[in-house]
Amino acid sequence: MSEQLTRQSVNYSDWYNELVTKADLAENSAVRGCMVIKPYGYAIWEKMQQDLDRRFKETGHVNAYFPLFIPKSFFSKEASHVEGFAKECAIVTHYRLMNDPNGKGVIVDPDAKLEEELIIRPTSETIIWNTYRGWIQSYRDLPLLINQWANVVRWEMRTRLFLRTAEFLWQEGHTAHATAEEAIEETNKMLNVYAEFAEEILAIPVIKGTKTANERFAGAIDTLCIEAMMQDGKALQAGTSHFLGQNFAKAFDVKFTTKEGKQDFVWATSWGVSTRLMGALVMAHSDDDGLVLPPRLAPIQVVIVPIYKNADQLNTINEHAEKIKKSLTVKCISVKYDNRDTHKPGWKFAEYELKGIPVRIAIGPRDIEQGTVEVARRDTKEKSVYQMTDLDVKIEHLLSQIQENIYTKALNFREEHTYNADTWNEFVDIIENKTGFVYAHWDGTSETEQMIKEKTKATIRCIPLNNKKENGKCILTGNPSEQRVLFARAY
RNA sequence: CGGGGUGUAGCGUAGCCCGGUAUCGCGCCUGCUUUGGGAGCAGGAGGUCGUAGGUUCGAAUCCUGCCACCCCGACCA
Repeated sequence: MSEQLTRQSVNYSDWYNELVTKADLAENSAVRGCMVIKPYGYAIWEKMQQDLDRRFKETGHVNAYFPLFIPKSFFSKEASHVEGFAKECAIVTHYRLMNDPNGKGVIVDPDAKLEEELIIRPTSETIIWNTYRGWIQSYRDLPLLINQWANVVRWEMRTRLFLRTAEFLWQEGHTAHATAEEAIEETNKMLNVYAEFAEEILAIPVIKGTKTANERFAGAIDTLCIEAMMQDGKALQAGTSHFLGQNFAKAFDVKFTTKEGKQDFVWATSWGVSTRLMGALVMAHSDDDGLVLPPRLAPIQVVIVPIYKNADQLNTINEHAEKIKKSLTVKCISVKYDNRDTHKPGWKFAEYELKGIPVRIAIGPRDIEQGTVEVARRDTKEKSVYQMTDLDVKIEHLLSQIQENIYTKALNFREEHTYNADTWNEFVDIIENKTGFVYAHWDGTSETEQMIKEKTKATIRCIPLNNKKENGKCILTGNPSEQRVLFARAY
């Protein structure tokens, strides 16, 4: 991968192949760009879901489910929202098929046209706010803190496995509050949930910040995000949290009676992360031998591989392995003992490395004699011989070391590829030749931002939260600026 | 939708310029030997060469149309 890195174009398709495959949808080019998530990939997504869901519950949220179909009329109610999504919608126009009168398969029955077309949700704000109107009457009904796990469809012009598929899985939180302050607090709170999840579980360091007007969510007052650096120095938006103001409440007429008996529109937030996180995971940690999964996310944390010459040896090893497996399972470590006879040890080693299993334990006759096992860690590829005594404790410790090491490695990489630029030439040089994050002064206008994007393909990823104030001059226009913002090329 | 490229076995490919019935590797199946880093040997199965038409005694190869996919750009979580 190092060679590929210098070319600034990393090909992750081999690693992706362990997790997903492009959907094989025959000749229909219109549905290209959907993905099949393979069992191993889905297991990772489930781990993410479980951990995020726990965090949502801990912050007072509950799950619900809303329809896949959104009547077209709902969509037009919030002006900037339509504008943002109109270009990438899949639309249902008919509800029935019939046999082709010419005998060529089936055709859409022209008599079965829907009176009102249905949009397949690209996001659920509209249908959810239309529903909330009936749920919210009084300040006593607030706050309403709901999350939905769902699939959404966005008809992107160009798709890219994991990062931009036509259909993707995600969660979307939609909350309603009595005051702006409370909604803003919620927006920040959920951004922090995402940031902690990314750093603690995915072992991906992120930068929290605010999007500029150009990059803001369609219909939001303010969009917060977490931005991560991939191993090719490009940025990936890993999660967003929006303060929607009263935009959707006004569009869908969601009013409530305040304590004082007055009518007011409610304040809204929405926030989401998607299967894109799996792309982030791959691109942040993988190496030439395949995936590298942080232990806290790995569906299998430890794999045990027996090495044997005959059935007798295997029987003995089986006993030992089962004991080890049990002792680790008690410690809540997920273990797979792979004593299949259909593959050789070398094959298994390579296979589990490709899958990113954090720790591998190998047991052979030599180990049985000496009361040892061979332990190999995926992150550093280091192998060492461990005494059997207290193996469970040692492995537990090793797993947390690996978790920390993967995070530190990613953090160091980001620090090494983060720069300050004070002049235009310096800025262009870094973006073009070094690749990475660049902190630079910007005059605060959309025009300048747009021009920088056209010239360098770099965008403002965010204005970091709690950003240090510092007087300077915009790198492009030389106009006064009061802070540096984060620039990078992004996925 | 613009600019480039590619379609040959489950996957990756050679052959195409210069027409003669398809090469190699991985994978798969069988047998024996193997098993501490993707095993070895022997044998075997598997292909309407994207598609439709044209030129020709003969087309994977030359010509034309169509289709699909990939990369770059606009869009985007």
